[in-house]
Amino acid sequence: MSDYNFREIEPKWQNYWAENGSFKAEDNSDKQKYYVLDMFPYPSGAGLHVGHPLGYIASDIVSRYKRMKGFNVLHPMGFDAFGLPAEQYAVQTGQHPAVTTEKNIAKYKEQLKGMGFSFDWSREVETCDPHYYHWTQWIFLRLFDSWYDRDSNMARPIPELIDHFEIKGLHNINPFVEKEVQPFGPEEWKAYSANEKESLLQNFRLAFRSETTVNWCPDLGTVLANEEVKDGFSERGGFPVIKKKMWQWSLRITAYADRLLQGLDTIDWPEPVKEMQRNWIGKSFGAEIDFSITGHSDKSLKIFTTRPDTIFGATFMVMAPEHELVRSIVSEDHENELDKYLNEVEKKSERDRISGTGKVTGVFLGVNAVNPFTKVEIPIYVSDYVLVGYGTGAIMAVPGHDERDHAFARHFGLKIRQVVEGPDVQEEANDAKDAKIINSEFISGLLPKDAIQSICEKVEELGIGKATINYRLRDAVFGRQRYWGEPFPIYFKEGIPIPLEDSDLPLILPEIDEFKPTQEGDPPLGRAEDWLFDRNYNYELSTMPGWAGSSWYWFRYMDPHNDQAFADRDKTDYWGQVDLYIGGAEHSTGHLLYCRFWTKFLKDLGLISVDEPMKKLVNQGMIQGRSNFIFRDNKAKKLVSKNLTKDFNTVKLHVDIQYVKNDYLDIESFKKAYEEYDDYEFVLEDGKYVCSWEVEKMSKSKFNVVNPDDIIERYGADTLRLYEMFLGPITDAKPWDTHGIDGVFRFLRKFWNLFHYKDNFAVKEEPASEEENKILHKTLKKVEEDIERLSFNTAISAFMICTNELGKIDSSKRSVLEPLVIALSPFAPHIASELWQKLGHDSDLNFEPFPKFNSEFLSEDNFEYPVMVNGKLRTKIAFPLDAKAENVQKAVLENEIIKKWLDGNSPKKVIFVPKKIINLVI
RNA sequence: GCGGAUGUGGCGGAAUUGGUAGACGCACUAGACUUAGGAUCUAGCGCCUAACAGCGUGGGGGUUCGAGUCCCUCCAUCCGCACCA
Repeated sequence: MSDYNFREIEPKWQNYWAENGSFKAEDNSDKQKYYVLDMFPYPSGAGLHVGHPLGYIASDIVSRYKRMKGFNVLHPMGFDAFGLPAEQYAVQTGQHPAVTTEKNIAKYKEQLKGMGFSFDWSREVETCDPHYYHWTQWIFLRLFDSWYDRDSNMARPIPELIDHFEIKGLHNINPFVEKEVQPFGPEEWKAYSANEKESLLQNFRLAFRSETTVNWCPDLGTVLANEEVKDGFSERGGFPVIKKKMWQWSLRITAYADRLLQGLDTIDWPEPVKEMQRNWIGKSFGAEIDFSITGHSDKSLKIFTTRPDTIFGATFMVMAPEHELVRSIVSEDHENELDKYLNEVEKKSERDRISGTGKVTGVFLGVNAVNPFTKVEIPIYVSDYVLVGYGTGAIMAVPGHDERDHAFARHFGLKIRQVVEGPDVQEEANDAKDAKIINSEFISGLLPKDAIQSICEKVEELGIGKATINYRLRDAVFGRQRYWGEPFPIYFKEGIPIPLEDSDLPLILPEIDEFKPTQEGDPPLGRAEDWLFDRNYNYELSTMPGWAGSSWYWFRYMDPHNDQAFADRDKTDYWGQVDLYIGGAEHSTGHLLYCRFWTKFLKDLGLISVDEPMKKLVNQGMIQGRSNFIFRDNKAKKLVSKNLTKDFNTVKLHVDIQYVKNDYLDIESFKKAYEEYDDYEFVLEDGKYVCSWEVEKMSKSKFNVVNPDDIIERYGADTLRLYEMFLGPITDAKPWDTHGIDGVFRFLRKFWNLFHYKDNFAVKEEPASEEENKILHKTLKKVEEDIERLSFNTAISAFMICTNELGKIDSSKRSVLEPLVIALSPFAPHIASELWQKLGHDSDLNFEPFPKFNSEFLSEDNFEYPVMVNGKLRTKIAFPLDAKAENVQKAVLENEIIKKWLDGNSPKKVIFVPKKIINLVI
């Protein structure tokens, strides 16, 4: 029997594809385009593990399939190469991040090539390449040079805004701002200094500097975006994060909040991802209302509430500690107490704040506000349960109908007033939204929905507020105090940030001696000598975050070598949206939100024509590790097999999975590897040592990491590809379990053997039989349908069934095997190409049309109907497909077996579902 | 606490529109072949049963001739958010 020698076949075809540029996509083609994209990886030092390729295999199957279906397929790959780990490694070892990154990329590419992916490597991008980040910087400059026009609902160039200011000032125009800017006239504008003009413009620019409270991570020495902080610790490294006020670059993503929300309805993304983005954006409807402050006629306290209908129950006010009005309204005799409290709050780390959730803290300011509806004076407090970043940073507290306000009121002994029908609220708050309003003058008796509208109208009439929409989404902090990232194309002249000219791009990341902050605490770029514009002006010292380069990279693949533009408009128009995007769900509120934001922005500037970057998104599930354990006796030198441990007193220890096969320990190689167990006794069951197992995260410390290279070495890339797909639906998380990989390998060998007899290639030329055609076309139909719905595991099952059936009847006809080879090639391209060649073809299998199934071979003249009595299967009877119901009924009733089950009864009802079932109801 | 998802044999999973539950693979059992191998082939393999019958898709209830699939309710697991007014 001829061997299926994957070790020879696989490199042969990988080289062939590389030499022939088989997978180069054309930019101008009459064919319909199809764009299949993987989330490009961050090249870490550890190399790929078996979890990485899962999505890549799926996208590769689709790419190869679509090519065979006649599409012009763009299937690129690149590297998200700026980022923290390379820099942390540099801090430890002094190795330049560029060097380690390059090394890691080389390793990744080698591994990826070994899996036979059909990437168009001529389009590779690396975000740390100046030819690439040139355009990241260029897009940043466009953001810097844009404002958001609420009237046309799109971004526009800043010069337009300045022109308007020159003529009309800040009137008759509706730019997006976070905090209201005092209107001014054209004369005032002209009178402003350059510095004043610029700080005013910072309110409108989509990339801007502001002094805000940020997540500061002392151990990483940088600020982090909200998305990079998990439970008060940094996502990378797990270091504590504190709040700190700093001057920072941010992107005004909040301007796009509503469009980001609306756009979700137009894309085919997994519902959980959409839901996460909806929650992250957090749109809520409510009202802003001004409360006058006793003794401060010049000031009022603006609050946001989603329950203006409960305003008659507002018995006190609470401001966030960071609220700008706090210090100016506090009464003299409460200043000390306030200082003490603010100090305490400031010292709290993010972690403390979270763990303190539920604890009531706060302080009275010594002043009152006036409830505009009850006219009652109510005290103003400061407490950190009110967040400065949400709404207006101040609330009206309605303790009767909000849990947190209730807890606060109880703690400070404040009045609780019931204004919604329901149980008494003195003991517990009632936040029901479906009961009538009470004790509230003109809105009493209304339901909240109507009461809210009524209050909003009244408030507007009184000129003390309006109905508003509020978002949870915050602007994205865009600066990082790091070295290994894109430099900002910005320098400072008398404190004013000045953008570089486009012709001065790219601004190349300078060399520095050490990858640490300077003595003065400046970011590492402060070490760069002559890091000055025009030898005079300091460049910005922070760099862009990791997600800058990944927020637009799929456009670059469309035109990767362009040095005149980030991508040619004709090309971005041709390729349009990404048709299928595959990657992990962990990017739901980070990358996947930012890339939608940048796309909408680029569309506004007329640089591209699509409003959403990715039409369809699929999240591949994580591959978890499967750890094995051995049991060591506490006293004697014994290792005990799993099911015998109850007779011993043992400890459970991780054992490296490379010494375990199908949960049996390979004692010999284990002893060789662990000398300390050399003189141990092995307590066996049935002559074998059985290990226990658990599903855990794949990690070195758990000795459960599976390296794809090892699998390829042992079984070949085609088996690895098939097996990862066979493991289950791509969207499910699942443990890597080497059990079963033999089954897939066996299938490939059986498939190979269909073409061989003894040592020779032996395919018969005679025409296929009816039976063979049935098997073939059934398989083709199933495979095509399964690929279309991305159900690869079931498609592979279909191939296995087909191979078994053909094997059983000893079939090896060309007319059957040829279409099967073509259909298999997206899954197992190496073996398919080899067999294709052996069949005598010198054409490129990759562009062979995908075989069409012929339904003639699938139609049956007779269908064997399951016949049920009262829903229980009793027998099967075959009928012609076009049999008439009454004939069927007659025949069924005369059937001996059915007669027996009917037991003399005549059925009340006979249900006859063509091609499905016959059911008799007694 | 809020939001979302998922629960099917010893295991991974299949059942695409309400129509024979458990395809395919692993593991296991028996047999065949044999230069003993972690190879190949054949058969079996949800539970209970000698067999017929009966039971069975996390639990309980409902709609239906018929429910893994639809509805209600409870439970468990996973993920995300978490003082968002």
